[in-house]
Amino acid sequence: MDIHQYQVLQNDIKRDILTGIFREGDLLPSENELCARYNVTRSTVRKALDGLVNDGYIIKKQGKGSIVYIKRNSLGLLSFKGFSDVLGDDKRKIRTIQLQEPIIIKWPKNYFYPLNDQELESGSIFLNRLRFVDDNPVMLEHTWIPNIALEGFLDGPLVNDSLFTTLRQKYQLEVTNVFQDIRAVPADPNVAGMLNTYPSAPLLHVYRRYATSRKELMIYSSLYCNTDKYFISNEFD
Amino acid sequence: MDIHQYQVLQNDIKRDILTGIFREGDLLPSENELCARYNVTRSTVRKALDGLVNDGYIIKKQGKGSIVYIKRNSLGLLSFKGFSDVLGDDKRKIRTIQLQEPIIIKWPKNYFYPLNDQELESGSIFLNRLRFVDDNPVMLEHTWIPNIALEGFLDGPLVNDSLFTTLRQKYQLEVTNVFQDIRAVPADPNVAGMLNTYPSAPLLHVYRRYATSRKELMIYSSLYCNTDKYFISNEFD
DNA sequence: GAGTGGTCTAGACCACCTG
DNA sequence: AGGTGGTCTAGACCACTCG
Repeated sequence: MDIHQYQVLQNDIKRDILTGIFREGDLLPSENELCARYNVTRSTVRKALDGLVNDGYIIKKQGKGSIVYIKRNSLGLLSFKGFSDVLGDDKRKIRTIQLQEPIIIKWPKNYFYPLNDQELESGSIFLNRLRFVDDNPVMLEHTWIPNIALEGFLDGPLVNDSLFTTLRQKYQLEVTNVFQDIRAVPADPNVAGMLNTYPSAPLLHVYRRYATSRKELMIYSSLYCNTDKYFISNEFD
Repeated sequence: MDIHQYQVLQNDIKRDILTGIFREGDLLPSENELCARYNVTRSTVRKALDGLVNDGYIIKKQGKGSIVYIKRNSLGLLSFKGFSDVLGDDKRKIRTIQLQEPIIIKWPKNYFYPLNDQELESGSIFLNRLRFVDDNPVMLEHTWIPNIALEGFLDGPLVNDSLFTTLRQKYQLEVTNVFQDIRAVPADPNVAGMLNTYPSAPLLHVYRRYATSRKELMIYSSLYCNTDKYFISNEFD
């Protein structure tokens, strides 16, 4: 299991981008410069950079250089867009409140995804949150996290009001993938009230299953969105 | 606008795969063999093959060769799922009909995405299609394709009833990315009729922008989905 | 015009697979 | 052992950007 020279170079640059030594918009050293520093030929440097382009760390411009450009991450997952944003790009103010304190509960019966025995036994941490964009309530989100090796989750608040940030910082857990099933449904009266719309108004209903860096840990969400004023945006690649 | 040697090689192989000269599981000629045939060096051949790996046409095995392997389609862009499928995995029968013959039209005023001058000048090829799952009409899709270097598009039918297959086979165009904006809207009476539901029923409305391997060519769609019986599924990674 | 990335040549040695 | 893809060297010329 050798480490190749292009991997060394690639890892060095990746580290420098992730630790902020190179920042978004910065130019990397030129290919010739990197050849000299690492004492390799240009095709080795180019192979390393090709990988970084592919992984979305940089883009290259002929005649200009290699530019640090951290790809808009997989979080097209949860971004909102006002109608006007389709043209412009002004920022939205996003806020999340917890409708109840996180608690540990048994899984609901007939859960929307089949669960394995370990998940069923351990119960789930349940979050009940409402998200606002520009002070309009737009998303009601119920989240269930299998209570597996997440000691102390209920002991403190969410870091930055964010579940994913909390999982990253307290448990070194990354969300690696998302599967979602999307429908349009009529609002039931309760949900309509919370999302500030009328009963039977069309709402987006999304079931989400997040895969994480811990293979056996999936996170489940069910969310209702009022898309009257805002789109939900997804970007793949 | 030169054509590079690696592109020639790439296109030749792509064509031979798409037309069935090379079939799934076949071994391509070895890199050295291709060097000899095309009178280029190995790094040119490898650059060509790297592209084919990236586009999902082949996989490579050290010591073995390059194997034709057409990647399972670009994921959940357009997959449906019945409620029962959340558990099982029985196949749905999918059918698409064209509500009108493809035509070349001017772009609608106030188009939902801003267009550049070249797109505006060239007009667009317009498709108006209705998709069925298990004989239920579930998706009404309007597609606009800038009429740029797509000679003969209207001359024949879609290959396999599929726009993407047509673009791939006739123009070597790959869809590389999708951006979508999703809302829930009440059905207007016309659309409701076509999707076999009632006026003001909640429908999914999706604006899609597809990026392709030809950088300046984007494809635009607006689609309405009746998600009464079927989900829309997305999978990222 | 100087510097950048894009393409390409003509070699070399290695790791891996198969007969 | 012979052939395959994987890595790498040491050059060359071109197209593009920018001061």
